[in-house]
Amino acid sequence: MKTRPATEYALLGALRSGSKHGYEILQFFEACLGSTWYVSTSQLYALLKRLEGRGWLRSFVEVQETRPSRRVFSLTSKGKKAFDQWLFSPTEHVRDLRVEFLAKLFFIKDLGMEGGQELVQSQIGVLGTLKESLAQRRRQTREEFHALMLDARIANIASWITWMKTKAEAFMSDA
Amino acid sequence: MKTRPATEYALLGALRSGSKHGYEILQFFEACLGSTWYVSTSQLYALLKRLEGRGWLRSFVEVQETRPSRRVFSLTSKGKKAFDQWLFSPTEHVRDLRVEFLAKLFFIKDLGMEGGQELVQSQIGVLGTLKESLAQRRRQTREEFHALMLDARIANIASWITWMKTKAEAFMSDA
DNA sequence: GGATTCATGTAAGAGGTTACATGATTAT
DNA sequence: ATAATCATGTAACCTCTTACATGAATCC
Repeated sequence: MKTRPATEYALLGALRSGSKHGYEILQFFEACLGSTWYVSTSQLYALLKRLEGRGWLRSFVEVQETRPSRRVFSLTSKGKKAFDQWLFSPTEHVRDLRVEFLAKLFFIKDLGMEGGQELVQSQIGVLGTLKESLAQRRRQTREEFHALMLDARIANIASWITWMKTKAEAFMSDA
Repeated sequence: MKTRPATEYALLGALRSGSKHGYEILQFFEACLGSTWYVSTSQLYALLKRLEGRGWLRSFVEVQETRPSRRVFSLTSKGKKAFDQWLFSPTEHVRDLRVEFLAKLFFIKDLGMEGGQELVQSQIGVLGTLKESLAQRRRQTREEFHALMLDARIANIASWITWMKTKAEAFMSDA
């Protein structure tokens, strides 16, 4: 199965707490995830269209008197399901931790959902397994450059595991 | 100024030690950087064309008797200059360390060039400065999620700095 | 006889970016 | 007056990916 781009799920997340129009989603992003995740306006509107076409969103036009009319989006049950499934899955790749995994933590907390601790635990599990398999390759390699690369990846994963155990757990545990 | 994609420089690097044809570059990549850096054949040929158009490469067709003819590429002086300039510059972004910076170390060693120690030192400098500025932002923020994100980035940079000082320096110092 | 190696490419598409276009309203 | 806010989009482009196309030679 091919995974969908994470930005799609972030949009679903913005709508998880209630319907919003495009511009409002943009503001939500900037305010809440702005330091981590940037979405350009053109991409936003393109993604909203795509997600509606897939049946994860529905929308209607809201006409306003003094302001330009706007299209209000809300999650369908399919969209809600897709989002929740994404939300509680650990990321496969280390490179996705910084943006995608952090956003998951944000959404879980923001929406007041249960299961944050479990997500952190299962992400730790994934990282631990990966680290072990890299460590094994590391022990077997005689090639200097390959070893250098593996050392970097292993150290990087170790630092993420430490962060998970010290910071992410604390973030998810306090009200 | 806008930076060129790193893959371009990797191709220049493959030619730095002498001219090669496309297929040969591909093999070089797979053998030497295969664990870190993957380049697809279609991208390779597209990039070679682009680099020649820019005047960083030149090429001629070598006709063979029993094998299909092939196009042999070599660096121009402009290309050599561009490569060397890239080679000894630290990467700006942390995300480029794993692929791009590692490749620089590989090339410096592979080509037997001087200045590897200095590159590692200046990369450490860049990371140290970045870490300091993030640490300062960290001290000022009251926002929990923002703090969580900064903690992750800071820890990540710290792990890279440690790796630089323990592994990368050692890699560059031994013959 | 069938897979792998040698050797080069094209075409389509995914996912993203920047720049551009529009036009009213409200705040300074 | 002019800048920012509200609100939506299109068009062009960039990088890279996957799939497809070709065709002889050599290894098993």
